[in-house]
Amino acid sequence: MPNSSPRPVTTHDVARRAGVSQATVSLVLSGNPRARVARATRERVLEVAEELGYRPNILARGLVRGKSYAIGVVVPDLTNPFYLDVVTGVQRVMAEAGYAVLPGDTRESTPIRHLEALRARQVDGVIIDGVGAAALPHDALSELKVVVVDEPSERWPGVASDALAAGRMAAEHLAGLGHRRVAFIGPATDVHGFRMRERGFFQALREGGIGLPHEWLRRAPPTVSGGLAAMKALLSSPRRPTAVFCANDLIAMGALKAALKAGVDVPRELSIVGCDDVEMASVVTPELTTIAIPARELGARAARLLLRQLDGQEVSVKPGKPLPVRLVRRATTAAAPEGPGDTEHGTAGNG
Amino acid sequence: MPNSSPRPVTTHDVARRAGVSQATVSLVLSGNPRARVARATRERVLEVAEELGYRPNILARGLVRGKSYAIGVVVPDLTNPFYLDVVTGVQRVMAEAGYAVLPGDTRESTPIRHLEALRARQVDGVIIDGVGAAALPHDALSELKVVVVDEPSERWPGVASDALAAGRMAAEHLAGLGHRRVAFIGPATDVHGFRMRERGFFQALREGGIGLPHEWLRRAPPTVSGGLAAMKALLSSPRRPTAVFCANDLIAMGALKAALKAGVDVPRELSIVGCDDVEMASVVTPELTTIAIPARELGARAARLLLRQLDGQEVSVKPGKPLPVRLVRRATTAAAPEGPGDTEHGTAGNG
DNA sequence: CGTATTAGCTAATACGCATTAACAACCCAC
DNA sequence: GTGGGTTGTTAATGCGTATTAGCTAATACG
Repeated sequence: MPNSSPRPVTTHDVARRAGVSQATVSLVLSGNPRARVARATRERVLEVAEELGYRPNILARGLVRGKSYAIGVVVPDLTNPFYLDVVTGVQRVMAEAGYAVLPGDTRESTPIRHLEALRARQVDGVIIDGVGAAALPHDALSELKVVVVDEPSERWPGVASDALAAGRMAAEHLAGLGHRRVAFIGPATDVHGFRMRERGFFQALREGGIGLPHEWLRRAPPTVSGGLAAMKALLSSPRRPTAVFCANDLIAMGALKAALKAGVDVPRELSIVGCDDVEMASVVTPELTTIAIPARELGARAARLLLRQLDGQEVSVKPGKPLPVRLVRRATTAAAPEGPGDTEHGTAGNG
Repeated sequence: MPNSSPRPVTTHDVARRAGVSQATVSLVLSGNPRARVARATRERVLEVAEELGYRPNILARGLVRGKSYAIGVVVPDLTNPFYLDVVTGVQRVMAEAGYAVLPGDTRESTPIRHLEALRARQVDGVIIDGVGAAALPHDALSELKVVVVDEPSERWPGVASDALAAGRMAAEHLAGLGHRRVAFIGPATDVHGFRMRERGFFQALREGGIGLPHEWLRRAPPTVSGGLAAMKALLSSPRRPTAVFCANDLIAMGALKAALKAGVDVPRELSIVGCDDVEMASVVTPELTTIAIPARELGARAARLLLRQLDGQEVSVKPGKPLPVRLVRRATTAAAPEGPGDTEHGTAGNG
């Protein structure tokens, strides 16, 4: 039986048992591989450590090294599978490096409060996604290594997906299917990723000569219920669009739900395209056409970037090339219905 | 500007500035409210602490108190919204108590390895759900306070939902709708919650005089794709059931998907009932009839139970009353179709 | 006035580990 | 053999906090 004592085994215990000093034990066990320790001694120590079931106290180690070997991740909503995927990506690479990750969302809190708590825990760094990092007060992140996701910044390094392209792809896909009466549902937010999706969409739309009247630009929280309500409103308007782009898949699924509930035939009467390609996108019926964003990869890269900083390396804040996104054609988009033609109306656009 | 120095503010800094000793600062700031400190001194210390932006180093505190103020949660799959809800419940009450929570799943790992990592981090306790705690080797959890969810145990306190009732409700609901040819899809697992759902289902079925042939008992991983494959197999068999109970909502959504894809009319030709009532259950079309399990509440209670232990209180391992579950009737269940009657076949049952 | 008693504070120590300066032992060459 | 190097080990210190024993000054008491 390895250890039945209630008190955890320390380096002192190992030292005593192995007949060496605590320092030697530390030298052997604390990584530092270039420490000059005789082969025999090293083996003896390792042996005893194993025998006693020694495990280093990460807190103590952190105290002396001035690191906690933990990082925080703050996202708006862990319930959104997209952000969960990002966190998963982070967790994977961080776990390998021996770091713990403390995920948290701001559903019932604020980024500030979260960051406070994380700092109290002495986390070594944070990864921030989707909560408008740019708007955070300057000192909320002082003394902290930071990586931002999908939010270019001059202060911190970051990784991003090609959100602009995502929006463009949606527009081009719909335009290619002959749609000219298209709507948009997205949150009123200053979160960069969302804004770029929107901008790309309108950009490509405009280039295709397609306008978008004000009543077809619906603001809604980026959730299922948000999308549901927005689509309901959209359908009750006198003139209906034949297609809609939703800023994320949750909105899109809500929109789809509302459409089906109203007896609208998707995709024959109405095409819907989402964004993110969460797992559920291919579970709903009909399956959701969407723009796939490499969430896990985003998380993984953000983590690696943070690790580099934690290793003391300088990391450029210059944004790298955004990660490519891709259209996933599924069953919620189809050719525009033969309608009463495309009537002219005030093309509002956006920007 | 509160603090522009790179080095965090310590009790020593506060002490120096306030003209008292570090010990006094600690006495004032470390909670211990019955410490004898003069009112004036206390106020002065608090003032200076505020001014310098002092925040306690939780690691150092943990070191001396022998606690880390962190706990772990291990579940099989954080991607499953049910478990995520449990974790959310945990997180909420733990955050209030000043504890960090390290969530982790066993998708690409094992409970053992996870627990190892958690112990290396000196977590003070763990909450275990859905990973077969009973089967864990005895020493994987030594020196750790433990609470198990949905898994009665003689070793650790726990909280549970009324899984047996969940299964019964499903059976009774289907029986009440006139179904007599019912199937079951669930994982081959020793996770107690799943087994109880299954047992309750078969129990009530038997009491209703309904048998279930072997080919209608399908084993599948508790995921969407698991449910999809199982239902596909079920539909390709010569004799189809008119209803199916799925051990969780993911399976049910997969099953629904497969049915719709095969052109089966749900619920007219086939009724489906799931279990958990995850958010997506009401997003798919048709909306899923399911048994609601109070996931958040489970998590919250587990957390409170763990907190009691961490406070040094003795906590009974005797199981309390299980949390009630309830049937949520939605759109995937309907009266059994008028079929070619109920043919007699070898009623296999289960158990 | 001398002695208990108390309030208010501090010095010292410990927590478990990493790190470094210093030391001991040994080898080589001259 | 003595000086200089190399190698292996250790004593000592510090990380930031909590805690305890103990000190001082003030107050109470006979």
